[in-house]
Amino acid sequence: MSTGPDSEHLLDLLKASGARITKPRRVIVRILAEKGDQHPDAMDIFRRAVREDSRISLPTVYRTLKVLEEQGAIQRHAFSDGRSRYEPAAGEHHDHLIDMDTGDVIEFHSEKIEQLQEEIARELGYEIVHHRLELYGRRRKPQDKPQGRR
Amino acid sequence: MSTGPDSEHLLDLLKASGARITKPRRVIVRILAEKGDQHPDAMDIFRRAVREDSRISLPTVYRTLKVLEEQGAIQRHAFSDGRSRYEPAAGEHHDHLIDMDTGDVIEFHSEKIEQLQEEIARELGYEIVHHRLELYGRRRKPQDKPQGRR
DNA sequence: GCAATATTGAAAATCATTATCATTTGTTTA
DNA sequence: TAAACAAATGATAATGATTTTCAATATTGC
Repeated sequence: MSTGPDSEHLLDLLKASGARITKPRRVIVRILAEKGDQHPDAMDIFRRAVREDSRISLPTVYRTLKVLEEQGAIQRHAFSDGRSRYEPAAGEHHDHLIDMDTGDVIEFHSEKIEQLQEEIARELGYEIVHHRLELYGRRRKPQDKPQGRR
Repeated sequence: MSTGPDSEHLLDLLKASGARITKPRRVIVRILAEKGDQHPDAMDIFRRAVREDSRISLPTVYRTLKVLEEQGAIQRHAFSDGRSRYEPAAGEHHDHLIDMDTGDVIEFHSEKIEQLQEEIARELGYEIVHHRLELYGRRRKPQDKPQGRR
C-alpha cells in the first residue's frame, strides 16, 4: 500500500544496470512510482523524499534521476518554465497539453500526428530519434469546473 | 545592405510600444534581422553585437530580447539544450526539426498537424494558445552531404 | 537645449543543475 | 560474518544561463 505500482520494477532496472540499491534510491523510486502529482520536478521530489528520510540531499535526487533516465526508466521533460519535470517512462508514448492557468499537465496521444511527423522528417531527409509536442492552452468557456493546483 | 530585411519593422514595433530607440537596441535589432545563422542564443547575439559596439553588455541583450518578445516581435524557443534561442517572429508559424549531430535547425510547417492539434485540444476541453513541436533527428544514410555548423 | 525618465553597464544575485571530495554504505568474497 | 573495495552519499562549492540592483548616461517631448 505504501510501495507504488511499479516501484519494484524501477529498482530492478537499477539493479540490472549494475547500480546499487541504496536507501535514498529506494525512497526516490517509491516517490516516482506513486500515483498522484505526476510530472514532479527535482525539488518536488526532494521535498517529498525528505519527509521520508530527512538525510536525503538534493544532489542525490538529481543523481538518481539521471541514472534512472539513462536506464530509460523515467523520462525528463523540459517544458518552457525553466526546470525539468520527470515521469516514469510509460509504455506508451504520449505528448502533453499544459493548462496555462493551473499548470496541470494532460497527456494525450495521436497516432496520426506521429505518422505525419515521420513523413515530414523523411521528406526532409531525416530520421526522427525523438520529438516533443506540447500544447499550451486554456479551458474553453471558463465556467465553474473547480479543479487545478498551484 | 548592412541593415537587414525588416530591421526597420522591428524598430517600429519597439517605438510603437513606447520604448526608446537606443544605440544598443539598433545594433541588436539589426543582428536579429540579419540573414544567416538563424536561431541564435543570447550569447551569440551578444558576441556579434560587441563586434559592432564594444560597449554593449550581456544584460542589455537579454533586456532587449525580452522587450522584443513581449512585443511579439521575436519568438523565444527553449530547445532541450539549456539556453534559449531567438528568431524574428515569422509571419507564418512553423515548427522545428533539430539535427542532433550538427545542431542545425530546420523549419517546417504542416497544416494537417496544426489541425489535428486543435482537434485534440478541443476534445479535451481546451483552446490552444500556442504550441511547441520539435523533432529531433539524424540524417538518413549519413553520406557526403557536406553541411552543418559547430 | 533641458528636464523627466527610460535605458545602460558593471557587478552582484538567482535558479536550476552539476562537480568535488572526504566519509559512509552496499556488495562481494574469503 | 567480517574484511575489502568500489560505488554512492552529503556538504559544499562551482557552473551556466538569466535577472536584478543601482548609479551614471542617453532619449524624447517640449
